[in-house]
Amino acid sequence: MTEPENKFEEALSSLKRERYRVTGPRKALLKQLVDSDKPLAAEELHARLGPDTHDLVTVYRNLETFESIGIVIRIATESGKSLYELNAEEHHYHHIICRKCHRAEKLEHCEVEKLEQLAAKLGFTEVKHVLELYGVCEACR
Amino acid sequence: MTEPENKFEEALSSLKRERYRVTGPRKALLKQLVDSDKPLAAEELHARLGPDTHDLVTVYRNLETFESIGIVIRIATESGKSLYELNAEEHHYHHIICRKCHRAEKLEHCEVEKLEQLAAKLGFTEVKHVLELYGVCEACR
DNA sequence: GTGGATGCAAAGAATTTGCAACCAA
DNA sequence: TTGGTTGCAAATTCTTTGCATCCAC
Repeated sequence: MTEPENKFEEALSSLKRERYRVTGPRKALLKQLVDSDKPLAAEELHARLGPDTHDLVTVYRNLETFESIGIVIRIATESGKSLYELNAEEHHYHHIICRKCHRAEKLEHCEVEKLEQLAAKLGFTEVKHVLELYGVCEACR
Repeated sequence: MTEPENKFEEALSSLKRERYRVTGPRKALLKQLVDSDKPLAAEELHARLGPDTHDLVTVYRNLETFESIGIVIRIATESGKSLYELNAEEHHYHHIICRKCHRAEKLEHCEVEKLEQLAAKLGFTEVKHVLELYGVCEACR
């Protein structure tokens, strides 16, 4: 597991490599992403930054930028809104999300390779997948 | 594979069983769902009904009703909007969706049981999953 | 007849776009 | 200096809600 410090620096490097500027809002947003152990909505990230420090629009724009560089992964949830988290390149995992409190926990291991191969056989390229599990957690029952 | 005719009748039976009324808009919407071989957005279903026949709001309300009965399954897509399709109870499958033309194809087989068991061990109940694959299809390349 | 269903309008939530001012390189 | 970034406002897109009218049972 990479250290938080390094994750932050790595992300900054990615930004520089792609010729994006390292600005205050971007550093603050990255810090929130690095510090969080679960995927967060744009709104929530904005709130954590302190609602008056930076604009929600800037959060959205930067999340999009981060995603395009591969720093961040975007998860489309059941409810229709997106969650964002740092791209953990080391290994691939999914989440189990509580329908009630929306808390998300990691689930290691992924068995979707077979389906991806199937998709490739159908002629699809650049195949990725989005897999989220939903349930009701113990606390909400 | 159940015949389209039967799927339609089965869905009507479900409606009646749950004490919902069998109305014109509901029958028309069900017909579109039965006839489609891919998941459709509410907007698209509405268009297929003939935009002037029934209200989009009615489409949304009935899709929600259908989903609550289990007639219909709702898929949250990468773009944030939902697609709906008839619930094929016989077996469980997923889709590969083209990022460009948004065409969806079925992928048989599903290997997510292991992850669901993992989630159950974490104390989650009523566990379901949403898995969609995204790629670029041959035609769009 | 009556309560559930519909249509229209309007609200709501999440996200995107336009544009002038700003600041990192 | 200057083109990428930001903040504010406004627009968009998808979906939901309120309410009077309507029709399936």
